Amino acid sequence: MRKSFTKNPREIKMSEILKEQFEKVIKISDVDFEYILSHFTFKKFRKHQFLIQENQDVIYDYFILSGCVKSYFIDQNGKTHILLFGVKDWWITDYEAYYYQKKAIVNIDCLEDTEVLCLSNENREKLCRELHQIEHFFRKKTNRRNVALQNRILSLLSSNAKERYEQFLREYPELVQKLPKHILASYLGLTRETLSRLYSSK
Amino acid sequence: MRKSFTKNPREIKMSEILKEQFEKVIKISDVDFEYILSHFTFKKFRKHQFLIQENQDVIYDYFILSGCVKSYFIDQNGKTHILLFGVKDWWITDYEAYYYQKKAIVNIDCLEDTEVLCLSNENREKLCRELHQIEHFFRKKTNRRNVALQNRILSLLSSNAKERYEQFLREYPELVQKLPKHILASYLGLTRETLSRLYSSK
DNA sequence: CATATCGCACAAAAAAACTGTGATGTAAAT
DNA sequence: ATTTACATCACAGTTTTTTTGTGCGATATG
Repeated sequence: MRKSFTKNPREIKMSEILKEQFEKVIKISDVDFEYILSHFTFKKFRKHQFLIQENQDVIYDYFILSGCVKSYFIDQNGKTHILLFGVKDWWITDYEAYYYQKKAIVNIDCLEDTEVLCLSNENREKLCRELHQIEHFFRKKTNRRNVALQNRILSLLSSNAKERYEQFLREYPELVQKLPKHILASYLGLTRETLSRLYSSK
Repeated sequence: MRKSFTKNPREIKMSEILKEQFEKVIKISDVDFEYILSHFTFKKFRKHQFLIQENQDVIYDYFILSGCVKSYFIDQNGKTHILLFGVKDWWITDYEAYYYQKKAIVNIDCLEDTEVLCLSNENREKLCRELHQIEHFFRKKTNRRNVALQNRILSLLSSNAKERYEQFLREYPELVQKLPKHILASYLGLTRETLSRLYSSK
């Protein structure tokens, strides 16, 4: 893993995506952006590698460039509960890792080879101190996630299998193609068999 | 992951293996051994999960019960160098993790579903303090590894592909069957193609 | 008792990983 | 300058693993 953000064509494209994201929230100069970028590391995770694992001390912020990750925890019965999926242009922040604070700890697991921009909390704090406005960017991202997650949990409780599946189909049509069905099933709180029957019996 | 070492048949067998290992080095009573065992955790890793990863703060000692792990680092060119394989009855200690100290950091990666007994450094220190002789056990293990590793590096430098392969065949005949050839090749400092030709052309 | 869903078992299909081999390149040794 | 001892690239065949569909019985709930 390299420390500095050197410029090959792939990475130039990535930094452009990141800049676009930033600019939705704050206005920054090219020089400032260069500086921000220098705090990021480019990393690649292979399938089933953990971005964040329970009991991990060092937490990073990840900005997903490609691939797909899942955020989940395992309950007392050993069952996996997926909280959300991270796809392109999403931030994975320490919020995910500590959502259930002391009750349950969340793993972030890679679903497919995933490329990310990686920012350590240390660097993030440094950035926030030095470029005051940046803080706003990170906070906004996290709050937005917060609301989305709570909405989802509420809607999971109140609808049946078919409705949940159809809602997901509307929300993330591209993920339905991409995700292994057993993972999608887990996200919807179903078994893969039930999910399979949902769309084949119709 | 459970904290306590409860007794199902599988785990009883494991603790016997561990005891055998201990008894090669030190004489301990059943009561002492029970106590030692209570500091261990039983863990299972799936293929390609990391036992130890670069930048990881918390390091554990692992005693491998089944499966196979590789210890490696990635150089500046992105090339993977395998230092050693861990197989049944081996200890993976923090020595591996810090072999190259500040120059390069070593990952320990699982090759196949691997079962281990896990001992945190914290627990290890506690054990060493409380049961004075245990320290000797751990130190001996680490030193033995140290010598083996240095020997290997020297022999890698001094022999050609065929010799290296034949030496490995003598040392670990069972691993030759078990390991994917590209991993074996990497261990021998060859490409998988060269290795493939080594035994097919003969 | 009907409905909704789970859980197990198994087989087919799809994807990924592994392996062998030819063609071609390269650097050091003779 | 040729040979030796590999590496690198490309590709295809094989093996293994993962994913998926579906029958059948279990379970839980209104």
